[in-house]
Amino acid sequence: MTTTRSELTRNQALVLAALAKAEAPLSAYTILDRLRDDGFRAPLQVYRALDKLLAAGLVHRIETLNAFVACAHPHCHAHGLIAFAICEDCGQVDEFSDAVVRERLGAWSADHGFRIDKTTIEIRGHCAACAAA
Amino acid sequence: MTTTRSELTRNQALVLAALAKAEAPLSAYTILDRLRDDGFRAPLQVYRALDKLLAAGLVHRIETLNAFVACAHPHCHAHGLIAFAICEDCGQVDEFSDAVVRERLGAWSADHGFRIDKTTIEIRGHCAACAAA
DNA sequence: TTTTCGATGTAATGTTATTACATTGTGAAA
DNA sequence: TTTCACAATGTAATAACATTACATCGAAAA
Repeated sequence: MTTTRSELTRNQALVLAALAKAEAPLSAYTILDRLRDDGFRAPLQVYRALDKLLAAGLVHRIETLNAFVACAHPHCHAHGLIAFAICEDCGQVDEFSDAVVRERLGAWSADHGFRIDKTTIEIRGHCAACAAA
Repeated sequence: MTTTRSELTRNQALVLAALAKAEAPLSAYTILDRLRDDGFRAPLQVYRALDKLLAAGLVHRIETLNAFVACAHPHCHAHGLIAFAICEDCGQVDEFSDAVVRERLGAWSADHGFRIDKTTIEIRGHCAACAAA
């Protein structure tokens, strides 16, 4: 019998916790540095944990930053398409979903016979607080 | 008097030509390798040319690939938002624009007081030809 | 002519990610 | 219980992507 969902391992839990308490996306090497005291020694320990967390939907990769964030809505699994708004100043990431955007991109793909595996939407700019300052 | 638009330098022209004749995005180091015979020796020569070409809108960076493509529509300058559909098999990139998507992301941003600097949309999947095979 | 400024050349370094291989722990099958 | 299989881990080395620093060159402006 296969389990659909397993507990996190120690390393996975540590990486997830590091991301959860960060206020901005962290690079794999920054995570590594923050987990030295917990016994982390090599990048692969971080990347392996991230692979699992990404597959589980508990973490997202921000492509334009080569960095990672904890999922803001870890409970609502499988919301089709996620967009990220990333502040250049404070680094804060806002995660949202838009059905119309998903529908439009899906329509384009259907029209062109393109089969979608994964969609990345990242908006770089300035959040309200930082734009005001 | 300042010129709004200047001719490309030799290095810029070589990099653009390398991208234009490629059938898929090229990494900076792949471009470097392909331009060895033209006298290129170091990564910086490629990155400097790419910076200018990106600024001029003649080249796009594909964030999910850490690679670059020549713009498919170099004449229509400043089409607000571009999306890319990238085939995992053949590497081909299809570049398109959708006013509704742009409007929706703009609306979200306006609602949240977020000022957009740059938007990245990349769809990874399989093109019609490769999906059929 | 001299100054200035953008482009270039080269080396070194920094950052991000993967490959390779040995070891350990845990649960299922014998 | 022993053995087997497999996932997770530890460690080192290397590959892939990108930038910093500094010297030089050449064309156009003063």
